Amino acid sequence: MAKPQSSVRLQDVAEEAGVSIATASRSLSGTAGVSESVAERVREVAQRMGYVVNVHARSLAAGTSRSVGLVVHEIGDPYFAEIASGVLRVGTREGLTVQICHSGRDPDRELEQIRMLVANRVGAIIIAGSGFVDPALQAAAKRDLQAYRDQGGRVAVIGRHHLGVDAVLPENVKGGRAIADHLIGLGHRRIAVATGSTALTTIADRLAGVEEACAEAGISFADVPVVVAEFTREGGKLAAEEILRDHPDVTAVLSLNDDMAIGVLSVLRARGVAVPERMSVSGFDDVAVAGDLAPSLTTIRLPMVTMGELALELALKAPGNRPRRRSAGHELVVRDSTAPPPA
Amino acid sequence: MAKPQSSVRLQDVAEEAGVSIATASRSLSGTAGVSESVAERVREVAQRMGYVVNVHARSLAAGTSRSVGLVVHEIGDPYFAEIASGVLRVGTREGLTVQICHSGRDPDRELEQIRMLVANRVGAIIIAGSGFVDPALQAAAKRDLQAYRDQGGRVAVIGRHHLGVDAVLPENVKGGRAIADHLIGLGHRRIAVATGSTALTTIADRLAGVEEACAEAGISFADVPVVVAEFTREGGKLAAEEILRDHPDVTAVLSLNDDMAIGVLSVLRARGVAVPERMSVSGFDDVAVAGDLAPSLTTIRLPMVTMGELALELALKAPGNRPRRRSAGHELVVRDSTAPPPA
DNA sequence: TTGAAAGCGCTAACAA
DNA sequence: TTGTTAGCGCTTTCAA
Repeated sequence: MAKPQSSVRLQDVAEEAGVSIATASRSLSGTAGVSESVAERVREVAQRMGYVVNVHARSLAAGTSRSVGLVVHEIGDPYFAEIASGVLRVGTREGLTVQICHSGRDPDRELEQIRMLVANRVGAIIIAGSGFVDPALQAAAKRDLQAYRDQGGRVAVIGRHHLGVDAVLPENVKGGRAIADHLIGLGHRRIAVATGSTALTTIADRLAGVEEACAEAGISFADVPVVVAEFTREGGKLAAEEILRDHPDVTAVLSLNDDMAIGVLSVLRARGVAVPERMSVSGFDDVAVAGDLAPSLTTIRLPMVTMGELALELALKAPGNRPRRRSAGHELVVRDSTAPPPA
Repeated sequence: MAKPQSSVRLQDVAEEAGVSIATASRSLSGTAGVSESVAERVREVAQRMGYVVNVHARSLAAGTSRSVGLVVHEIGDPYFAEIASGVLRVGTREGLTVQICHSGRDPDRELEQIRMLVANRVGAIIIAGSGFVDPALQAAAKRDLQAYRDQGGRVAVIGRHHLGVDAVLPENVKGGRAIADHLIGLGHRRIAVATGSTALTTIADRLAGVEEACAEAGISFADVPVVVAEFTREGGKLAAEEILRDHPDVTAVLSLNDDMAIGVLSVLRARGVAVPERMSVSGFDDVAVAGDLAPSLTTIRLPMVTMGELALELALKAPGNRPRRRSAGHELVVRDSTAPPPA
């Protein structure tokens, strides 16, 4: 791609300003030890000549880089888009470039993207995609990240990973418990769960919370239909159809993310199943649109933007001896999609 | 940030493999002129030693870089998130790193981000945020981009800009006309428009389409209430309240993006105004959730993901003599939020 | 087919 | 406070 022909170099600026290249460098990078008058003049000349530092040259010489990498499953997914927004916010504030890559929920792709970021010598890597329940799937990534950290790279993850690094932990278990408690508290006993692949820790944890709540309420979890589909709107639709067909006595669908819940709502509406009168529906995440659906969605709010901000801040902080953990909190948001079961 | 201590260098690989650094370089970057047996051995050694090329060194030496920059208003906005998804898709396919930055609908911030990307010597820059009606606002950006292109950089924009570069053009005017035609065709005569700042070309164009349609239908555009607010859900709420208060005879709210329409729907629902029986509501963009709202939203579909893909493909193509334009198409999607006005 | 060596543009010792 | 200079790790002539 681009073959940046000779543009203005530091050399040229230095000559034009009548100073050495070192002085020019200091003036422009704001290093101390240059008289203000000279620095001022150099900056002026640079500006006039349209000088733009070559980040590659700088990074190579200085051995440091002002950039970070962010790995998400899919940036088009609002959950990750909001996390990215948080990361970008802090990044901009700190004058960092942010490289974003897709892993597509595929460990191999994830590894590939991590290698790419390492090759780019980013200063930090944030992994926002969910971890996998099976540690073996990310073993290679773990090795690479360890090597990266040994060389001074910073790493932070969002969610539960087996990567041994700083982490921002969404309260998936607590949230799962809270939303299940909410439904149970309303009087529901026949609850179905709509979920994505339980190979992901995010999902496994949410499900574990639900199971805990059921156990406490004396509901046998073995009898709770857990319908697995894509963790998307489309998956939610399929799950809803399966639930209506195979479990007609169910009075509440507990969906493990908002996206699936939206799909569930859509099918119920199409089938003329009244929400929440006949069927309650709940989500998880509280994506921006959740409050504006009809009926508005009862869900667990996860502070995605904040999680993104926290993750980058964590990564930027001097590394400690042991992995740090930041809990991101959660909040049960009760809206119109849940109510007591029909009498 | 990260101070990558001596990691494995090409040098080390070369020594270990017993070849010169030049041969090692050729073997790893797939340049012709190395016997396959040697190349194979070098690759093996590199793999074993965990060698990762230093992109900065490579870019500096080769004068080219495998990365592109994407400027959006805000990645948390689904419109831009979907565009980004398209860009990332093509980027990944082509083995390119993608840097994403926020401009926040602010020309100064946009300029700053462009400079950052230029400093990073990205091979291409995609500007996805809307242009401004006033060319002066982007004059500085235009200069910088021109210099960037003179040095071999590629640029493509999404939307109408005064930047003189390759562009993917959403059919904003046609779309505006189509959605207005739809409402007029249903029999609406008292239509209110909910919109963001008309300083943006995206919005100005959509509005122009609406005006055309009105003119053709013999509706005096001067009598059409055009309510300006933030181009967000929140802005939609404010606009809806103003419309209900000041223009009680209106039978349809034509919102210039889906986000505002969602806010409008939310207020109407809260006020007990029946949609579409008493009031029709339309959006623009067809973000993923539009079809799953209640009532589902009649809107203009813009192929955001495709637009992102097209933009990067356009930028990657060898530059022509004159700016190229790609129309991205649009589609009127009629759903449940629009109907004939009350009798 | 291979190797030697000259940079790419910049930073950071070290000297003055 | 300023300047000189040795690299940073790689690609790419040019010569062998």
